[in-house]
Amino acid sequence: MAARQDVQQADVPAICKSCEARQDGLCGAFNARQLAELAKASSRHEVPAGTELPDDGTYSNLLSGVVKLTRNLSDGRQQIVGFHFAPDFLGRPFEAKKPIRAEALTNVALCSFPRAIIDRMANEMPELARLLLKHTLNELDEARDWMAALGRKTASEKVASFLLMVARNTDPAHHPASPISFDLPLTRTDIADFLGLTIETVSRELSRLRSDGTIRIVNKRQISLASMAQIEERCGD
Amino acid sequence: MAARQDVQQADVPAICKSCEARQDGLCGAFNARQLAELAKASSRHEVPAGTELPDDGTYSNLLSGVVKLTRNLSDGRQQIVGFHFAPDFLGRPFEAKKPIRAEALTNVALCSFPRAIIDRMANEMPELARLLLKHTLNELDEARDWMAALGRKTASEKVASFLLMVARNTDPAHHPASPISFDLPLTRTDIADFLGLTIETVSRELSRLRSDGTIRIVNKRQISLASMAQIEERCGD
DNA sequence: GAGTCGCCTTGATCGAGATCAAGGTTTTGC
DNA sequence: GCAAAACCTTGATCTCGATCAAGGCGACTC
Repeated sequence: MAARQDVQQADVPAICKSCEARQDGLCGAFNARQLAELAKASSRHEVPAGTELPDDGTYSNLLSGVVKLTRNLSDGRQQIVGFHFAPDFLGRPFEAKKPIRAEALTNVALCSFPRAIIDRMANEMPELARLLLKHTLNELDEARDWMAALGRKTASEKVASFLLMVARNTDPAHHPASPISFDLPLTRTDIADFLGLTIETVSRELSRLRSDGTIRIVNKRQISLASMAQIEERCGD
Repeated sequence: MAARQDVQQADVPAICKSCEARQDGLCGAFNARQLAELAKASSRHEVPAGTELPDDGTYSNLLSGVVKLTRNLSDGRQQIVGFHFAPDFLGRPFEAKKPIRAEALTNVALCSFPRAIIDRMANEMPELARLLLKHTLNELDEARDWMAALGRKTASEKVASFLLMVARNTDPAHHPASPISFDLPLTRTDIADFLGLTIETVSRELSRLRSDGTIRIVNKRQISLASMAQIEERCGD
């Protein structure tokens, strides 16, 4: 675990140009003085797909890539309880009662800061505290949305909802009526573990959506949709 | 809807003696000056079982009773995405993308404050902001826990997990080896909507646990367990 | 007390999705 | 390029939980 590789290139300051430039994730919230302080304490990492991201007392901006969060039952059954897509913000303060593991699904670039610094800044800066709270509430909404899917949707609605989620994260501003194509950053096993299904069912439902004409399977990992609206109809909500 | 009844008794100040006395929920966090300010702006309500609690721009301490949170699919399928047991803290800032409804399952007593006051206090008082964040993270952990149950547990594991949850909320400090009995504040329909099952399956699994000797069904709404540990074994995690 | 209504239980049957099995395709390593 | 491994698809069959159906029990009304 934790095969993190430091990639401290001289020309990329630690709280990285990418962070500052994007003004998204958490970094847009800081002023110049704070960015300077963070720069000293932060570091940029790149980790290959499959790496577990240990809870090492940091927060990170996810600059690129996709991360999954999983909960396991004692006999090995696995449930994916969330994803992080760039430019999300990762890491959590306070101890969780039951462990949740984070793992990179694709190659991932992170910019991490010690939690203590952010926590101190949040004390001085109510907007930052609000932002953290808002962020957490969004995660909560998403989790509850997927609870409804897990508990009450059929297999084909689950698969459609999943595709819609990935499409939205690929291009949040996409026009609902125009076609879109995207890579699935997950194996069929991961999709199944997210949707509470088996890989066979996921495969069958994807094939069904293809023969319907709802999706085109360019290759195993790349999907294209005629429109977001069309897949949305099949989500059940 | 929203048949809230104000119960402003002269001898119960609005930020109520019960709140102050308990030092739990959110109220333990405030100092005397803040409590005085809150007292002016807050009010105590009691609502009967079955009432919907509208999102009216307040936070509330739940003094007694149980509240369910639900998400509905377009065709009426329902999923319960969370419960609040006394002395939880209810209400959320920021707008949710998809609506979640809150409904009293039992008669409920609430002490509510306008959100604006709490938000202002959170700005002045980082510990309060932290407390709100911690609270939200706990809800997130719980939601993720139930995602794992919904996606990967069998019907009997789900029912066992549910009973354990109610038992724990009834008496958080209960010794794991000693017997415990408690009321189910839910109908079979609600249990089913929480666990992603049908009422028939819930009923059958309860009957099965009874004939196992794991539980005793005193009456439809009252259960007793030989021990928490015994039911814990059947939860799959 | 009889009737009605809401809620729960139990039995019989059905079906969506799991499991078992086989083969195909893509990736990786030499 | 070839072999091995990993991943994916499709078919056949099975099973868990859903659905359909009937009846029980308690609370409330008249």
